[in-house]
Amino acid sequence: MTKASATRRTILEKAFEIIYTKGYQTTSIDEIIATTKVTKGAFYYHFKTKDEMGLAIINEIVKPTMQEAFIKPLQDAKNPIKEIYDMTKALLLENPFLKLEYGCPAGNLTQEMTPWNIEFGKALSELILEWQQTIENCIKSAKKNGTVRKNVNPQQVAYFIMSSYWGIRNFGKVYNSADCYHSYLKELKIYLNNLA
Amino acid sequence: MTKASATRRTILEKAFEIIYTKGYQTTSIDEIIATTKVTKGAFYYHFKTKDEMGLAIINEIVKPTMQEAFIKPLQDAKNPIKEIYDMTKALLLENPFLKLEYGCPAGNLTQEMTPWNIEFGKALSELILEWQQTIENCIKSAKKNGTVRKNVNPQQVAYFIMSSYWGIRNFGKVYNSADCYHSYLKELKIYLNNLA
DNA sequence: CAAAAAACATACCAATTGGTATGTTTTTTT
DNA sequence: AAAAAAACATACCAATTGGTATGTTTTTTG
Repeated sequence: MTKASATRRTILEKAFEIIYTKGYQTTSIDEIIATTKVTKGAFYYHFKTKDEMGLAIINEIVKPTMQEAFIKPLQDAKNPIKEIYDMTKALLLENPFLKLEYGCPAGNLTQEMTPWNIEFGKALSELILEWQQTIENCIKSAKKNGTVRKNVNPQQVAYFIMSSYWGIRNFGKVYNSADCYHSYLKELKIYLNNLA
Repeated sequence: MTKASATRRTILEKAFEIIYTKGYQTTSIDEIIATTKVTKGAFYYHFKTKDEMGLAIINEIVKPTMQEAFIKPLQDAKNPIKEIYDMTKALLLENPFLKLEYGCPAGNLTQEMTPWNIEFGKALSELILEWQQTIENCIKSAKKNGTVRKNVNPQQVAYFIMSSYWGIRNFGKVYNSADCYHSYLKELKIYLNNLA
């Protein structure tokens, strides 16, 4: 990695962290360059606008991280139902990247940006669609190998799992306690077992 | 209603609408007074700060509206399972107050404000707790009248229902289509029926 | 009706915002 | 090593932000 691309990378990573904790709107460029110790000139050399940086964060930070955490564990899953549960549990209780009080990065950005920024919305919906399709395929293969009933609708199940995950992260935020995660996981397990 | 309290009410209602569509941070006081045609003097006569107005919106607009839409339908429910489904369906597809592309007002505010504004977090968590307890009680009474199995855990179910609702509203936002609501509702029905 | 308080109006302000103009330094290419 | 391009640094700027100081008008009260 060249020095220049390291600078760029630093900006994206630090900016992501601030945005994850405070939101996109409330994170100013001045704050980003202060914490990264990169000057304004350098910042605007790498990114034409703040939104260009925001999109780069989605595509270069959030997307790969999500693919690692959400998608890879579900590909070629031998026991899809178990894998979905384990993944969710890992995301809620073990992933060091995600913090209880700050919710889901993709979920946060979706809620904040979607209504008024088309480009963000597009980048995020692509990312989410990928996750959705992974879960759907997971259920489909579970139907094939017999671990899930034939009359289960993969799309519906995917929506149900994903929404409940997004939602419970919001609860984690308000209550600022992992208790609700444990409750949620118990019920998720029951729900998933009922698919068999 | 006196003229003064009407002014106050107008500010709260219009401000709520803007905040619901754009978020709290991005809504400026200048924009609020422009759309309400209330002067800055009048605004700051009724509210000491922007945050005081924000809290008033939660307590005087969001809270009563939520109580009407989320809580009242579930109190003294004869068939709790059915009522929960009907309420959710009404919220997603029929409620004129809630718009597809803007998500759930309480959910939006929670996600935006909770990590950095304690007072907002407190006001919102009270509101959410009330909703949660209503659903829990609903399940409890369903257990009593035999429409729900004895081994069902009301708290877990409440979390599961509420999170999935919050989450699916986020999907409505990204995809900007009611399709996911229909899919979600079908799966919700299956889930609820499995509680019997 | 007069005084006092409540309600509203106008003009301003310091701080912060995203962004630019114009440099200097570092790296790469020839 | 010289020229050119890439990478970074500094100083600035107009617009917007939440908020205030100082009014005037309207309503209520004695």
